[in-house]
Amino acid sequence: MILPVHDLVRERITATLVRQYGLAADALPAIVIDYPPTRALGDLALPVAFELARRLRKAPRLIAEEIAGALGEIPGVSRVQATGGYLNLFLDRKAFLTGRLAAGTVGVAPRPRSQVVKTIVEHTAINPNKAAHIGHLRNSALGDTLVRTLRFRGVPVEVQNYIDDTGVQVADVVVGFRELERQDLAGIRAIAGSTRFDFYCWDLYARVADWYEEDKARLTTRLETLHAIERGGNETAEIAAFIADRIVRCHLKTMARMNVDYDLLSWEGDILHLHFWARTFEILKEKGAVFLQSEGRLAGCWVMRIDEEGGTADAAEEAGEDEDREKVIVRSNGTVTYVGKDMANQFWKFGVLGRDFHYRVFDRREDGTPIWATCREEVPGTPAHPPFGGAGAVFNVIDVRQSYLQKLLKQALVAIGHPLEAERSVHFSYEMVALTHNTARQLGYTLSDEDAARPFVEVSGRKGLGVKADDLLDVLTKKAGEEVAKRNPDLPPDEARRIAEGIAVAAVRYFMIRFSRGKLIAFDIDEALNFEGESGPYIQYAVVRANNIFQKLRDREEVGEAEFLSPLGSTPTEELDGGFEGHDLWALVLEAARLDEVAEQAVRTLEFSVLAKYAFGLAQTFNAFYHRFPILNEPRDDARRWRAAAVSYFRHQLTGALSLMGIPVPPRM
RNA sequence: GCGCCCGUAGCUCAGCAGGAUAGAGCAUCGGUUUCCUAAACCGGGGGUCGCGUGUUCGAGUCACGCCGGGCGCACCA
Repeated sequence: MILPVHDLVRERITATLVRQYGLAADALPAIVIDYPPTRALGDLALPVAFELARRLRKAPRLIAEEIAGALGEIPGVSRVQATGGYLNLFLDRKAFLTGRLAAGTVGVAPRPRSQVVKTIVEHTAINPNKAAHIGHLRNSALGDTLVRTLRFRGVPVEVQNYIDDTGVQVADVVVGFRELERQDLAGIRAIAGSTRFDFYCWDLYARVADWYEEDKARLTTRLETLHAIERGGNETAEIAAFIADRIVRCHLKTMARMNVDYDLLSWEGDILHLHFWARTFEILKEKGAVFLQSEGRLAGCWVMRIDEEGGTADAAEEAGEDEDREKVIVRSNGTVTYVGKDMANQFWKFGVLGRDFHYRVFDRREDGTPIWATCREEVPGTPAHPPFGGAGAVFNVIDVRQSYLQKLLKQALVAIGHPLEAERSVHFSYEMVALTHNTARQLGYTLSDEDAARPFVEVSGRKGLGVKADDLLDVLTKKAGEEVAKRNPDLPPDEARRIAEGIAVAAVRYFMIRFSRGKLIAFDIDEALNFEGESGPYIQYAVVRANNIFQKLRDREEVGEAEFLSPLGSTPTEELDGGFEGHDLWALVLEAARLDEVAEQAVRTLEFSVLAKYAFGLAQTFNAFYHRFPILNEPRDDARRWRAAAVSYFRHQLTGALSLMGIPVPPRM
């Protein structure tokens, strides 16, 4: 953990600048802390002297030297050196490493200034009408990593998965069962009980799309079905409810394979039946956030005015584009649009709706703890539930195409007098997952000319084109299983299987996190199957090797880790100080210490590729170290003890980095 | 038309709040295993950071303008 050191250094530098140059503490430039290119130059680099050169009318070199001279002792810092204008600090290596080891598994100190408001993260939110695909995996991998990293930073998080059980996608599958397959509820139940239901619906959904395509008049069936579902109290609604329930259970199983979990499933149908929308509409009207348009093409609709940043209202009026700046919330036929329902949900999340759901236990995890779901009325015998909703901050993990609507949610919050909530209403957006030409062909898809002209092929549920999440995990698990069996022929099959599953999770989750979220991923099955180089399994392998050293230490020398490391206080430090063969050992320790800094940066910038790259880079650093510096076979006692200490800290930190990404560490690989 | 995102090695991508010599993986060429797991390690070749102007002691990073590509701007969800 390096951030406490950063904080202390910043504090001391600030105090020194105030004292030395009479500068006001609040008028100082931000104190940037970097890392020098090599450990020989130092451990922390501060370019603050460059920043002050103009103001103090002095050469940076001189300022750096003055600060170095005036800084005085800083606990944990052994030496300060001005180099070419930089202020370079050297840490007390022994104190640092023994201190980190003593801190043990605690490590999760929330920063004092981090806001500890209750935070809701909504992610996954797959239409409950067919199997999850790789695009959904990007959503849940990003969302779950956000959740884990926030919790690591000490933020209390509630994870929600929104279920759109009353939308057209569910209606389409209902249409498929009724019109194409002539099934009633009993028949559908039988199918659900005897097939991979989410896979079955995947194919059926594609067939329904074709069926509509053949005769557009058939779309009226969809509309009628949708209305019947919204009304409730009929068999159509019962069928829809059954399908949604079953598919959601499939999705939860798929996500559990990925180590993705939820606190609450919030159902759109409940929002409607509990009249959250009616209440939302009242609030919007009271606050004047919506109005009834009386003329033009939107006559008869309740609309919200849209503030466009970067353009003035005058300019819009001059251009005669007034109507383009209004978003329909309630249609002229009185029904609410998707945005309206989303507003109701968002208001509830922030606790500004003045209503709440009832709750039921939807399912139980392996450990017996309940997964909660919203419901319409009290269910007798339900145990006490945690307080849901009422958050101070909300992250909605949704792809970038929803940016416009997410912006409207923020504006609605402002419009009803909640600017603070609007500010803390964050759209955590990301680009889509497409397929490479190669992978699309492998799936048996023939490329159209239009497809061939582009560098990738878009996933399409309507065409049934895509890689199902479970299929992908199965293929990866099989491949990993072969590799495990090859390397560990003595392993019992079920244990090999468990290990393979963990490797598959690492492969997928790392792949989904490693790219910037604003980057479109062209998914390639062959690339995903590669466990070498920059991959999740590579990182796992590094930890497994590190763990193996301590395992061997126990097996061969019958000495435990703690016992082996206990004499460090009186062990000569030449090895640690770089006196024997350079600074590689210390470099590993310092890099391992940066986990908290990287987690902080990831949350601040909402960019989790930095976490992935950090973990990979740290694994690389270790692998190189492992190759060069033997531990069990090292004859010099002091050298092997310090090396073991570094590896101990390293594995603790990299295990932590992996756990932020939801990736387990296998016992063997 | 307006808004947002992307453009860095042959390919796929990192590059943090501007900071020391622009990095990784893949591909390619060459090397390493009586030694804690070769899912590893070491080395070679490969760059006008889309173009231009500006700000700065310093720009891949910031600002503005272009060029190229993607997405969004429904009484769909």
